[in-house]
Amino acid sequence: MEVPDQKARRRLTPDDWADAALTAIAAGGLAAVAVEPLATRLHTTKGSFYWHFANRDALLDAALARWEERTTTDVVGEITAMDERGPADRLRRLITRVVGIAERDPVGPALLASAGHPQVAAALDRVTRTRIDLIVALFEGLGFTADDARRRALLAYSAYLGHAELAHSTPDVLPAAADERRAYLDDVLRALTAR
Amino acid sequence: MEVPDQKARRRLTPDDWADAALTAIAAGGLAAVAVEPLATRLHTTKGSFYWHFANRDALLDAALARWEERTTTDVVGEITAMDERGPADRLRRLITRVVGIAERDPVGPALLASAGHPQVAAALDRVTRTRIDLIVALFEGLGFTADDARRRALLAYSAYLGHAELAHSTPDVLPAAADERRAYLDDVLRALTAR
DNA sequence: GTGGTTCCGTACGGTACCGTATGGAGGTGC
DNA sequence: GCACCTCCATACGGTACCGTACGGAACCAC
Repeated sequence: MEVPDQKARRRLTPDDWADAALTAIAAGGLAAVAVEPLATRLHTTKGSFYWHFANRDALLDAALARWEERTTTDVVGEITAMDERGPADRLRRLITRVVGIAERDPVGPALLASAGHPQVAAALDRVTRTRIDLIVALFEGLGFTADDARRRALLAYSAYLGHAELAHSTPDVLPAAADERRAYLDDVLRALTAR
Repeated sequence: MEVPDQKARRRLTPDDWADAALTAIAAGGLAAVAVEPLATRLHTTKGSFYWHFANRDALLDAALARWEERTTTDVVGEITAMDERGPADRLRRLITRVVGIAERDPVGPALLASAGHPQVAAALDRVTRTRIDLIVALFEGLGFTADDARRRALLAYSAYLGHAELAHSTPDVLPAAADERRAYLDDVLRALTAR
């Protein structure tokens, strides 16, 4: 009869598992990356998982690499590719971009809480340095000295991390209306770039 | 012979368990609050725990209340009690105070990552609002309008949260030397209070 | 089709934890 | 010194997860 089967039970790829792991992290933290629950969620069994991965740690590596790519590598590439715009435009663009990502994706906060885990620590170390380096370069482009640029970059990145935390833990303290959000962004830029 | 017993195996109080739970959260997140490991760490058994608490959730409540008291209630009380100093002094004092606490205590970041948990969410909601209200009042005291004060307070609190995350996940991107830290604090205050 | 490869289902043993039951040690009142 | 109450130790059943073993289905080449 050849029923196509509604749920399109195609075979799974390692990326399917990695994405499922990321959504699990978003929902329940690192501890939620558990093989059997993930299998249930993917409508399959452990048999599939242990075909694609050696163990749970291997899945974590894959998930972290995917997260790193999406939230850092891609964004840094996009911003540095804006070679026709000045640093002020780039900074503004960077902020709106990453805030948008952060407000949708609670993986970052979850990982920060698991900074003790060796695999997570390594990933965090990489993304933190990459991101801060980009912001430092932008502030230097705005005319700040190297020392001042680093300080403001640290402040900006701290504010970003904190904003991400607030967005997913207490979102209603943040401005919701579009014009309020814009006024907030303007004020943040004003404060961050003040001499 | 009445040996006093080196390890001072006195009887335990609920607070002993709550403190152990907090150090467990600091070390391994919410999932690390597990009765049997805590019992081992306290050199006792589950029998003790289930005498003092109905279950694991009750322990969590006690631990969260203790954390809330130490990191919010106490600090807010201290700052509001500085009635002889102006808002600028208070803000500076607040920042140095809470940054010092945050850099020593990774419980906050761990809880933020578990914002999905109902008990944690309630505690986070309370401390977030209490803290932001205090900062808003300080900025209003500095002459900011209500709207501007709220924006700067949000920025300041975001930066604080982010700083706490960085301090325990990637501490070596933060200034370490005392004069560097002071220069950073000065610059942060300059940016936050810029018109 | 047939044989081989890829992928998945299922059954199993092992570990870590939750919560309960119950006995017993140690302090306390009298 | 005896009954009593507070607190802890131990044993137990139940659940959720990890990782392995192995058989079988699904797909591919020819």
